Amino acid sequence: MKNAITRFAPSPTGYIHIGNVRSAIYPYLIARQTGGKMILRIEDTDRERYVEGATELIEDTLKWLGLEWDEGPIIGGPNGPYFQSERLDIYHAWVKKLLDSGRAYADPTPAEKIDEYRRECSEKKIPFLYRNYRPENPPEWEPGMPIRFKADPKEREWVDAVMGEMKAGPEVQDDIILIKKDGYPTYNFAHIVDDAEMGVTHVMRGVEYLSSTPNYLAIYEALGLERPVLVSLPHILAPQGNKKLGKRDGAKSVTEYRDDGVLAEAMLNYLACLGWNDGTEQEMYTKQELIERFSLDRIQTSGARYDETKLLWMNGQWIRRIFDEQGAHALYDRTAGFWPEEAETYPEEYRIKVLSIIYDRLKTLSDLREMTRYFFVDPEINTDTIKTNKFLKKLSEAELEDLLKKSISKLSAIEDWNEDNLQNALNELLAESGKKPAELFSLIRIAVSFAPFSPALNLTLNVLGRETSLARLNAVAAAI
RNA sequence: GGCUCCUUCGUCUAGUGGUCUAGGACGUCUGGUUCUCAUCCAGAAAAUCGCGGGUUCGACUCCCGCAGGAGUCACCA
Repeated sequence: MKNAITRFAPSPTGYIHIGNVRSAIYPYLIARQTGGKMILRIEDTDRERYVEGATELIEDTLKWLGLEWDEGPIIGGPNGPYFQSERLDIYHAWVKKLLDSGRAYADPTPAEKIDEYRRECSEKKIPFLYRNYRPENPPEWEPGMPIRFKADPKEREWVDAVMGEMKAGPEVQDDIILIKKDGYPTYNFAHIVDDAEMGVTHVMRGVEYLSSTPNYLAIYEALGLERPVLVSLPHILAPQGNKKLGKRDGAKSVTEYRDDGVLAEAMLNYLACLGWNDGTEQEMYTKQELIERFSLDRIQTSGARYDETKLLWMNGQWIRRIFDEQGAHALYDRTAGFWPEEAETYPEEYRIKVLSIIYDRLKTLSDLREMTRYFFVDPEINTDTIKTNKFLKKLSEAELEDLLKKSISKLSAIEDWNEDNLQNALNELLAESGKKPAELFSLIRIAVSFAPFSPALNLTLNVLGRETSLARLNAVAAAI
């Protein structure tokens, strides 16, 4: 496969969600893998469903995931315009060919009449095919009249890159509408014209188009066009039930996950591998690896259920991977907007230190908000937390106070406040007090954070700093 | 209803006639890593391969039925 030209052709009716973003990812991977091009085309022929701002939402999603397109809105290209609503002349020129060759006709039949035919068929329990009601002497086309394709029903075969060899009989081929009465083309016609004009070699879309394919095949033939590679993408299923994941099932927009602290790397990785694998046991893929390894013939033929838990696991893996491979700064650069409010007044350097000891506990970046608060603001002292702690409840108040005082004096004697010295001091305290780690460490940890958990004690104290650590311990000692 | 597609652990999947007493990952459970939470490590439970027939020395893998699920039958995409 060389220089594949693929496209992502959404209609601007809202945001891109988990259930439909694969039809952007896979075309992108194929285009990059083959050194071809990916086109973004906005299919806005349905003026009633058009949503203002949806195009921007779509572009934002693609950019976030790192799916750069080579031609499309904003950047333009040699095959524009890339909004179908601006290509009406093109569709009319193409439909004229069909009209002239007798493969299409203007249909004057009023809508009520068509409904009647349809009802008739359903009463007789026979399938409704418009071609059986084809008007005998169609008039010249004039505005306000739809144009229909004149079907050429017969056995048709084709190969779907995912589904394999397919065939369909004449019973599914009909006189479909090419141009609506408002002069706009239907999807069925517009996508064929555009794909041909734009040189698209791979048509990748959801399986819901599989049953319309015989009609598309007939149009390709009538127009003398070469068939592109047809690729049906199985649905992503909702977490519950067996339905395809859609907005009605609460499918979140892809970018909503960005706001929730999911990394683009994790999102892309998870989505690409939902219903696809390269046959090895690898689970973690960079975008580059996906480009290299992706192949159409390993796309699953059945639908895959969306599992947010695994996405979150993968996100945690990616957070650690970025920190470990690219360093604290690289991860820190992704954390803007995820810190607790109180963190704003602290220097970047301090936040990076906090991040460095907490990052391996993050599932999403937004966990930062609750997990790091005590590094930026003194926690509220609640002695009950100490007295009811499972390791500390057997100690008397006097013992607790004594232990705190010893800790304070030991820690304040540290000359150079660093991880190692802190650990040494902590170990000495353990030996001198004869307490178990569970008791001593829990007490100090709670006194200093009042959080349900924290990183290793010496690291926490080190980042908090001498002054803050001792001040908090003193405050708690006084409160007991 | 017609037509089409799909069917391996709870979930994502490996598997293209014998190496499968079915492998990996998420999730779950257990243990370990000086307290906690997480990471990490070790381990466990978890699929009679939708069901029923064939073909074959041998089938998750090939064939035929059936069932279940999904999609589609718009002047929506």
